[in-house]
Amino acid sequence: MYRVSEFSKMTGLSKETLRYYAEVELLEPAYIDPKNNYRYYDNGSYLIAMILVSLRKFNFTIQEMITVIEDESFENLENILNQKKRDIQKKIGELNSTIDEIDQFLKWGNEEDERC
Amino acid sequence: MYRVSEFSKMTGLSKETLRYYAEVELLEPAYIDPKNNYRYYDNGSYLIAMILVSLRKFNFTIQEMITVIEDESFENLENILNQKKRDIQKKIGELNSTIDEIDQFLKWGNEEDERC
DNA sequence: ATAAACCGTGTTGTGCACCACAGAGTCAAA
DNA sequence: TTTGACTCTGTGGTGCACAACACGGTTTAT
Repeated sequence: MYRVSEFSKMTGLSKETLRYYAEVELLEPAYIDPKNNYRYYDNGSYLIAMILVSLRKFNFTIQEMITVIEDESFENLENILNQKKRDIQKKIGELNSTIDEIDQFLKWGNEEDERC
Repeated sequence: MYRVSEFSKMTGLSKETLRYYAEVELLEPAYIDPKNNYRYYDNGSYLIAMILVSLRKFNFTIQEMITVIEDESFENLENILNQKKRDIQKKIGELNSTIDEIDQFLKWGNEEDERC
């Protein structure tokens, strides 16, 4: 059983983040000492935390991470990750469109210059 | 001279947005009636507003838009837009990396499955 | 026993770009 | 002149994911 400080170092998640994750019921401590409210994490918590660290890198929101974790068997994880990939690809498409629009704008500006 | 409601319809910027843009000195009304503080916009305002609408599409922040507008001759606009393009391309690169990481994660998950 | 290091709760703040609302004054058309 | 549509200011709220306090209790090492 690890206390927050140690668990924070193990996982790379700050104490505040851990507290926040407990608050939103994303990563709840394995045990809370009722007499001082100290939060204790175990190796099971560690595995979950490692997954969360990955999901965070993948730009998952808290709500999305909760969805993943609630599904304890992780049956849908693959589907969710594939969906996330599609979201990212869509985003990439939008950014490419933005670049096109900027090019259009630049082109229009240059044509105006020529007319002057 | 147009009052906010009309100017809002002309530009597609909401009244609140126009008020906000005036507040942050991004798009200041051409004239403010001192006796009732009514804000009046003119055709010069309209041209600026049209540029802002474009910049907003290009994901410019308010601060970036202020930088553009402060340079009244728009001498640096082309440079700024090209810089913005590079920023977007960098972002696209990051998103592609994220996709790669998700693929790694999925691959790792499947290998785990096989071992079970 | 004492001091340093740790832990909890509650609250406020952060950044961004607005949106929403209340209350009061103002203008334009009939 | 009345009425409805318009305008102003000031203030608070939004969403996200924490960070940063203050204050007080607890644990651990010496």
